[in-house]
Amino acid sequence: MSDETRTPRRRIGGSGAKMRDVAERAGVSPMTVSRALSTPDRVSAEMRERVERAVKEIGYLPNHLASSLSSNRSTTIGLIVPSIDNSIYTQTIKGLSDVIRRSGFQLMISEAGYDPAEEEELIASLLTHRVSGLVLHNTEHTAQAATMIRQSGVPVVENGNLPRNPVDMAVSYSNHAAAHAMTMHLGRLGYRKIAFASLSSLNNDRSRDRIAGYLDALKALGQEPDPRLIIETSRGLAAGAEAVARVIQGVPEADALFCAGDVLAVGALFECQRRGWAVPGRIAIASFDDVELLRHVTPAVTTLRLPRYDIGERTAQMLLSRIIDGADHLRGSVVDLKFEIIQRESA
Amino acid sequence: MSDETRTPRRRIGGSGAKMRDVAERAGVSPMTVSRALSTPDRVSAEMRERVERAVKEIGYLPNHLASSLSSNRSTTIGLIVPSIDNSIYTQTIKGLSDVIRRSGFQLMISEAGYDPAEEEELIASLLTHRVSGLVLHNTEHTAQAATMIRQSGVPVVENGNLPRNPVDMAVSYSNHAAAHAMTMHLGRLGYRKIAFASLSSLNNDRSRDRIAGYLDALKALGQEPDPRLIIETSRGLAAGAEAVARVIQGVPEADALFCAGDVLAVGALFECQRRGWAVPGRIAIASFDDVELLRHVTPAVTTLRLPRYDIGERTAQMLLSRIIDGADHLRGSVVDLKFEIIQRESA
DNA sequence: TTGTAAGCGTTATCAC
DNA sequence: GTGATAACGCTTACAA
Repeated sequence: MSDETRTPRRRIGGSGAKMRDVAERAGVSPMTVSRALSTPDRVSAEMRERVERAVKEIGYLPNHLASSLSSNRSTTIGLIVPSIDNSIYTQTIKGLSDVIRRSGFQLMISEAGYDPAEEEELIASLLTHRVSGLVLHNTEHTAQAATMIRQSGVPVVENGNLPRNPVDMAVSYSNHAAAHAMTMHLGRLGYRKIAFASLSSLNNDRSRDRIAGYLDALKALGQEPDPRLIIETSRGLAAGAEAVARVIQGVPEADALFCAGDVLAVGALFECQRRGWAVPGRIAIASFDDVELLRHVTPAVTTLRLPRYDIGERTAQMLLSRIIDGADHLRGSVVDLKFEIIQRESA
Repeated sequence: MSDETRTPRRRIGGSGAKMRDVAERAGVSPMTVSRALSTPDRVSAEMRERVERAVKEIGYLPNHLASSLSSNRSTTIGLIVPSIDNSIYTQTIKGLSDVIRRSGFQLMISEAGYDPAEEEELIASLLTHRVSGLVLHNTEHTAQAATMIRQSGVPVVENGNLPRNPVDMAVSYSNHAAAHAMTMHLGRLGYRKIAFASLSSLNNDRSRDRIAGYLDALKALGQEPDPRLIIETSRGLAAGAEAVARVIQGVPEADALFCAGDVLAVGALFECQRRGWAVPGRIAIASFDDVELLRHVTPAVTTLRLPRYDIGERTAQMLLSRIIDGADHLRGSVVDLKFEIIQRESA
């Protein structure tokens, strides 16, 4: 069959210029174009310039699908969070994004809810897209998910907690230690009947660890745990309001409420203001995460500062080390980025 | 050269099984595997089953890079937002994500700040990754960005405003109309000296349109615009606090403050509470975006409900129609999803 | 320093 | 309904 009779396989979309077009324009071979673009120092200055000019003239955009397929290296990182519209993840995402961008990587973000089966499906999808690294907020996964990850050989960082059995690497703070520290702090401030409001612990080891940290601290403080003082609730201001009402009405002697969930403390504080319960006079309030709001309400809320941005930053650094430099010694690393108690007026 | 002497080109990573491995295992050709997976109804029931079994047995994950390259169709959508850690985008992202996931697409998210040059760079990067659709929050782009988009042939939706000259499609509400409506609303409520706080209008046509809407409404209300009543500020609670203080101290007759920026209204309200300025007695407060918080503070804040989630949802639908069904009639569509005034107690 | 040939893992195309 | 073959656009490996 002659070249003339062979019709091109297709030509969907204005797909645009290819490397060979650049090569023709610059009067060099495609291989030289490839080198000029990806390893400029392995090409003579004149070639580099000629190629760069041709690239600009025809508006060439390299095809990462082709280069990744050929080189077996991709420049995308996959991220799975429980929910995209939750402010606590956005800081970590920003940290990740800031770092990987400098190396030309892109982020693929998916939302798994709190369902390990969903997570498994998304992990499969991201691996299918050949991400070169994976960031998971959850630290509990299906067996199948763990198998896929292992088989893929893709480096993974878990972010939501310090896992006992990391799939690969982890960067986080200890939810147990943080809840423990704040509870101890409240105890040392003299509170004797410390209530605890948290998010659902179903499929959520972060919540479970926080409850455990609280309970261990109570024991250390010599306080009797009281099931009526432990409220499991949903996210949001309304949930916080309901929690504080439930505590005070159920256990009038309660003198502090530690809200270990998103904006619960603010909801609780607003409810106290509405009901005329003095904070911290009638009941002290402490929170778990240093969102801007907590600093601006009156009284400002005592809370924990968690290294959300740093977690993203460090996660990205470790992932890139593994991907680019093959830093295999990082395998199995679990990095504890700690936390800090921010003492304000609410407790 | 015999097959035996040819060494494989490489074998980085535990790359895993390929389609040909599945084919061998199932005793069919790779092409049949391909069909069984992507167009199951074009294959006999028995084949389908045999292939599916083989896929499971060897834990095969298809390579999207290869299939996209070969088919010239990708399953990723690119999204560029001004800032990842801003809650106003997360709802839209969720809407997008929910819809595209059902079609097996993944989202690539990048952050461009408010700089068109950054945006241009990111558009190039996303096109390089061969996204099959692009979502831009900004409606102002560099000429170069517009050229790349046009040349690529990739469908685009702009989200942040109703553009006069859409690059391609747009789904949004009108910032001008929304600011106009709220200002008129305040006027009709009897306020005579309405101040306006907004974010920087530099490289931000949303802010500029909001200011224009406010000014047009003042004119319609027969109120004299007063430069001292227009405050350009940064994001956040502290900025809102500062804005209200500046207004009241600069123009004591001011009787309302319309905050057209993220959480500014809450910051302003808190400041009023601290200073003992009755809201709305001394000064009324209105906001621009219905974040949960505004409903829970006292007094609850009058605001605009913007269709953030719907924008994402609709954007995704239009993009997928273009990508999957080739719905070319959508080219040039500008969809106005409107807004709604939520009357509460602060104004 | 540059070029040639082969192949990355999949799908379009055409033959059976 | 199934298979053989040639791309997809790039990079590795090797030769010049």
